[in-house]
Amino acid sequence: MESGDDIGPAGSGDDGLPASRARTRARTRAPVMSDVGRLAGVSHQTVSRVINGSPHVRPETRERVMAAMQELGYRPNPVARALVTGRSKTLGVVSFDTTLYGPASTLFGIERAAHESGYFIIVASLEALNRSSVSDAVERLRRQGVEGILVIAPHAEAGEALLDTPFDVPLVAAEAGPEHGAPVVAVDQVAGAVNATRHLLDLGHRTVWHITGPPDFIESRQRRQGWQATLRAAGVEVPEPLVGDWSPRAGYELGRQLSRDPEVTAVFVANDQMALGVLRALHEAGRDIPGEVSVVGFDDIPEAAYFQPPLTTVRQDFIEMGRRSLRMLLRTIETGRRASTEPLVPPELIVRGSTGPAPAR
Amino acid sequence: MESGDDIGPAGSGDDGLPASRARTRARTRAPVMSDVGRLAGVSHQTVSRVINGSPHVRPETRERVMAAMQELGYRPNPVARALVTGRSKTLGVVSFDTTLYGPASTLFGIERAAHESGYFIIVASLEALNRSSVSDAVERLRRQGVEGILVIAPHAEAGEALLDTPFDVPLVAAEAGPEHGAPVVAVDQVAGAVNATRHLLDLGHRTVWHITGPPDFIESRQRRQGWQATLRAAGVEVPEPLVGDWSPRAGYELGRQLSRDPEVTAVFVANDQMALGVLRALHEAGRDIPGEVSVVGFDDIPEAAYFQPPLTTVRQDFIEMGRRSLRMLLRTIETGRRASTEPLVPPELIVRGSTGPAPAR
DNA sequence: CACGCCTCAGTTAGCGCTAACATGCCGCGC
DNA sequence: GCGCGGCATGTTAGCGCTAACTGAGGCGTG
Repeated sequence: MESGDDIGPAGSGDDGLPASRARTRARTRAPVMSDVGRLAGVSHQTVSRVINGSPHVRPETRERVMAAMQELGYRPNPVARALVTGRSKTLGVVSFDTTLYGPASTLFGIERAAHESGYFIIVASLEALNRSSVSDAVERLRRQGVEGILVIAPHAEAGEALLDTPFDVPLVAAEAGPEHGAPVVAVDQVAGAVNATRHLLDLGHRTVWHITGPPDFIESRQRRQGWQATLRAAGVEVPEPLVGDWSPRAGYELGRQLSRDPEVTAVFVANDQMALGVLRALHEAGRDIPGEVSVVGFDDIPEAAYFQPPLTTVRQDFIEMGRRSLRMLLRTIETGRRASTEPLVPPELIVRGSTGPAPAR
Repeated sequence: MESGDDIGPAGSGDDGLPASRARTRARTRAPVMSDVGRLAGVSHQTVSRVINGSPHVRPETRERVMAAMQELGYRPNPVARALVTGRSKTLGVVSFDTTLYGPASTLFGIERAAHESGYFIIVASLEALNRSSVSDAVERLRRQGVEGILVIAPHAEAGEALLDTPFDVPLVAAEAGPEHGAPVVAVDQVAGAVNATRHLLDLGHRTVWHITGPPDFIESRQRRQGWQATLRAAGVEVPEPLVGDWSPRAGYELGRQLSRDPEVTAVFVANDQMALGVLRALHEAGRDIPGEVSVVGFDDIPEAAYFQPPLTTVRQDFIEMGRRSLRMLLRTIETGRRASTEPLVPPELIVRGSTGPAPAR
């Protein structure tokens, strides 16, 4: 791009050539199509043809137009184009707390994929996780004229909110339960929990305790379900699960409870942050990991490999999730009808140092 | 144009009542201002007045118009409005790796603040951290018609790229060094490093070792500078700093090096993730924390309080950073000229269990 | 009672672009 | 020689909205 240098504040001199106009008008009005046309000696429509790559333009004319655009530092006005074509080339993403690793990574994957497809992403983050705030965000994005909406909705109520969602806007949900109106892209939480639990049982543990996330998160429910099903299938006792809130603090508090019970030799924690708290509580209680107690987390946050001991956990490929959901949204936009739900993305068990054979009794 | 109802596949019958059209056209063309006007028995301009809260509308008329909007499910077309007003109510954010806690939180703060001010945020994340990719992202956002741009630019080269940036778009840099063309909002990294280092010296440590971030990050440089200046001022030896890359892995590797040197009793690590690696390395080497070695991190990520031991660190208020930079950008847009750089946001030392008095020698 | 002025509404003219049609020109076949 | 079709371009008409003017009616003022 050559235009970089003709916009700066320094270019004051008038060297007589029309080229200097780009400089002097720096803070004037931006050039429009007909300005380009005038300079190139063609109509604005021909300029439009050049921009949109119409085949019916003589190469020579095309050259002249390009030169004129260059000279004026012309850039097409996307708003005007969007008005007439009805396509804004923007997509909306509704997300809760993009500070967390999961949503942040998903958003990142979405953005990357969108960029590759020539779309822009408008984010609307939620103040609170409830039905009306989701509908609200969706509504705001529609008002803004997005072509489609992606909802990162790990929360049950958020998922329900999608039912209120008007059908005239393409919409895809990521990380939501399968029970709602919109097509869903998600990681197979149940499978992840099954793998984690099975891993612990395979190590010889009599049964596996569980710390869940907040009950209104779909992921919490599904992980719990996978854990419970696995224990049932194995015909072992299903201990009462402890309910956390995803925070390391909750993990710590609940970990202290568990550490008092000598029966507890294996814990499946619903996310890595809580698992961190559990590790700490067990450590403080003098319980050896994995000698006396084994711990499995969920997510595989970048820190997990450096916990003490390194955390065995279930990896979710959030970036891939983002890409997939974007692809699905684009498909929905193109075909004009809601796509069906995609196959679940399989998670992967990453075995590290926080799990080991059950202690001899 | 009356063509609204001859577009849909279903709209064949003429049912006479305008009211019922709202239903039948559900999946047809979206209603526009004149549809509302017609239904309410006023001109489209009066509808516009109602929407924009003009005082010169009789309450009764206003009522009728509102009712008509309601009935048709009318929503104003933001694109058309943007075209005529020249204001898109969107801002662009350029950011590198929004997967990391810092940028993610800053983005979150920005988005919140933008929402409060009635703006939307378009994100453009960077593939790579270099000059051209930043200019590129800025360019893309301009093309999209944003009113202003916020660059989260912790990287030196990214900061330099701002120099290439055209002056005709309001632009604010967050987390950048002060040396560039754009106004900057940032946390006082030097002060943070000084506090951390001073804290360790005050505990009686002879000197303080340092693990830096990648040298091309401004934050790395400033933290290193604050650390070095403090040691110099105290008249103590300045050990050669070790260079990391922000990752826990790097912290671990470098921590292992440090753990071999019995002289090392205090380490200031440039971020919490690397500090985690250091804790682990020291632990494996059998060095007691904080008995034998004290460790201080930087950032205060949510996990830090649950490391073993809980990490003493320097807290940066990323959300506040986001808010401030957004405020500054809006000011720039309103006043039409680039604001001057804001005073630095002071960080806060959070003392936890990873630091203690120097061991007796 | 004429005049000015305010209130409330309507009419008109774009914003910058694309889509659809119109036009002039060329070469071709009969 | 003349019509005909395709190419390269111009002209016109909007997209849905706001801004700016226009106009009708009501009311206070000298």
